[in-house]
Amino acid sequence: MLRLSKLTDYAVVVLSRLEQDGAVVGGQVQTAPELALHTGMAEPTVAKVLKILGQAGLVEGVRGARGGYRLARPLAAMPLAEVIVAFDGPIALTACVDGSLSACETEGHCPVRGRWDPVNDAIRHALSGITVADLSASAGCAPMRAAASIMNLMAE
Amino acid sequence: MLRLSKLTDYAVVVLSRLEQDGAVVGGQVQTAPELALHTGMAEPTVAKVLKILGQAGLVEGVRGARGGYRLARPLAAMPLAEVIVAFDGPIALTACVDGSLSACETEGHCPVRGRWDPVNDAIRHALSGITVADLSASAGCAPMRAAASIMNLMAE
DNA sequence: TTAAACAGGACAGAAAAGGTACTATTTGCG
DNA sequence: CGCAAATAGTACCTTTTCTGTCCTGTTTAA
Repeated sequence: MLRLSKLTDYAVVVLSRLEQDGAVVGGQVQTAPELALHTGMAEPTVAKVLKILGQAGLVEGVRGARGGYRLARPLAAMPLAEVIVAFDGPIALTACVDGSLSACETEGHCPVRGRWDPVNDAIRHALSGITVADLSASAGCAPMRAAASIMNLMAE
Repeated sequence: MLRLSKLTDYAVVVLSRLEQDGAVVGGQVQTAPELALHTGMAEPTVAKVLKILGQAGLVEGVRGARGGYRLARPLAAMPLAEVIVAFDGPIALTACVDGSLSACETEGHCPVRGRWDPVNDAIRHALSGITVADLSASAGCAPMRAAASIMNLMAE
């Protein structure tokens, strides 16, 4: 029904790995190659994820030799919405939202103009209660749960 | 933050136009060219939207000469989620959902596998309280109805 | 001074979405 | 009975976006 970027998923993996290794605010840093090794993702991809996370203020990068990354805050204090915004940007309903407000407005059409905002707000609010820690939730590894939930979702 | 298809937006426009002209369950039908004229959209696009809406059971198509489309139900009884599912499909978190379940599973990585469910549920729940009528809201420009329904939703 | 590691931007390939056109089928009307 | 109108379904092409990778510059400990 809606689509998230793959990088968003990667980001959650990287973030939970960082916390798992104690790379939190005051702790030790962890390098991008190390994280790539532990997560099984390609190193350039991990680097990209970390860069974006750094720009969003979710991780801190320490430059120079013996540098690395560490979490800017514990995952429990990191709303998932911030991660999503960092990678997917704000909700974009293409037309009627970001520019081109004159096309169908001239003839009085388009009775839904601007009405998606409440939907956006509802989704934002729904996400605001979830932190990255809720998604991380340690090791369990239950692959079928996601698929099952989507089936339920379609059935309704 | 998340992205809807343009067709979903078109669909809401078409649906509200149908109800506006009284093309509801028992009423008169309306042809695709007519709808294209009134909404300012290209005719093939309108036809495509109507076809998808028909497959989803949201509109009824009457074939043959003097045919056309009519709403299968009033918009107030049409959850927005159904429209979104018809055009955008279910939530797709790319990896870890549609195939390739073995890649990172072999080494016990990917601690977030299947943990997106709460997010999906939260979004689905947020959308479940909104109908197409809330977005349509006719000509009078009364955006507050949808907002109110969302407030109720948040209160839960 | 050297090497390790982050920071930033740029780029090619792949995938998806958007829009259009064509054909088949159904059905009212002269 | 035949014609015209209108939906139903399928296929295709164009455009945009996403993904993943690479390259160059900057910082800093040893």
